[in-house]
Amino acid sequence: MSSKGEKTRSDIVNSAKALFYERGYDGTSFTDIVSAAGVFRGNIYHYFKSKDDILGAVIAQHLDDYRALLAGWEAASPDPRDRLAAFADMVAAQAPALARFGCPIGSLNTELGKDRRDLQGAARALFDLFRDWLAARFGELGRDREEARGLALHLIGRAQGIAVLGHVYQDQDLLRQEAARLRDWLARL
Amino acid sequence: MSSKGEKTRSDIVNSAKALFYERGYDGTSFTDIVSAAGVFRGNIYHYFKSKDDILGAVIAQHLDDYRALLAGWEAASPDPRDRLAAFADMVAAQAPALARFGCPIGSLNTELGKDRRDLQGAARALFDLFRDWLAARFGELGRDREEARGLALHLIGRAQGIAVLGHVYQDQDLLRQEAARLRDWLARL
DNA sequence: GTCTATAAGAAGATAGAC
DNA sequence: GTCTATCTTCTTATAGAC
Repeated sequence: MSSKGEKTRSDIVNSAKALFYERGYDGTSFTDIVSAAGVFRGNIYHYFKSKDDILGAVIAQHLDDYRALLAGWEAASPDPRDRLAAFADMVAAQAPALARFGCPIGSLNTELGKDRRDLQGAARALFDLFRDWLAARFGELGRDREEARGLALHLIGRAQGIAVLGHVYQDQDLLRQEAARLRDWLARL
Repeated sequence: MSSKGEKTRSDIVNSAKALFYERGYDGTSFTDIVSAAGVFRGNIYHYFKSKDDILGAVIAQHLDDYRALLAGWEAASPDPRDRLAAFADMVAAQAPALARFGCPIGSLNTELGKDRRDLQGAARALFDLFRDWLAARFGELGRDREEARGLALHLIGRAQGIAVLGHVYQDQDLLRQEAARLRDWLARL
């Protein structure tokens, strides 16, 4: 595939990624995507065979992005406590976007889980990514496999709840207060 | 308004309430609603002026339902700890529906918060209802006004996070485990 | 690989007979 | 208040010239 084709394709994916987050999957039309990406209507079908296919590419892009984020946290400190704290700090750092649009991963799964369970199966991989990474950190803290997994899921759930709350009330301060509570809980473990 | 008209209207509202929960607001069509309610297509416009108008009635019905639920919890025990425990127990009791469709209140707010912020303002009243009721219970436990409100929001956030987690993984056991953790947290307060 | 035109269907909403 | 027929708009998707 040519370099220009690659760029057009990634323009489409990145525009769709932002729009799916801001307006939801069903709330985003092809017109929205082509306008944002600066490509022509029917042209999308040269790169993707359907809207669902675009979502698959968007999820893959999210996975790449979050893998890079996690790698950055690992590079920043070898201490598992620092790495877990980075997760809680992300909630506070993302407060503006969370208040406006909710969690990119959680809100996508919530939408797809309603009536597109086939697609939600793919989106769930984003939860799996964080669950496995967090479980590995709890393992480094001496927890056994099952307990580490339980703590990882609990931590993800806490973050999801904070994101829902902050989105419903569109309140960045609330997000930061709850993120601080989460840091405290992690510090006491 | 006649008795028959009242029944037709409430049939539409209750069908829409169930469908909006199971398929989402945008994912539910007029065809879905009239089929479930057993009324005729254009007939809906005799009772509601738009789809958004139906949602308003659905939210009002939810408010009525949850006010009755809270009144039942108050009638069951005068102890604020029992009443708070009833909230955590609801999460476990609703595990099957939560695993399939998520939280009726949370998923509705998450969907509307994306691109229908006007409607989300109305749906937020459902969060307010629980927040104020829970804050009153924490007040009964001796917490001052601001702290009681913060604890109430925290508790709602915890429940929302559990619901998202259980919905994403469609796992009733996970919902019950996390509900037990929530009960423990309440008992230690 | 780029761009225009349009098909095919589903959506919300309306008109009007009964 | 019930029921049928239809309008308009928007959606995803396709055909085909360049």
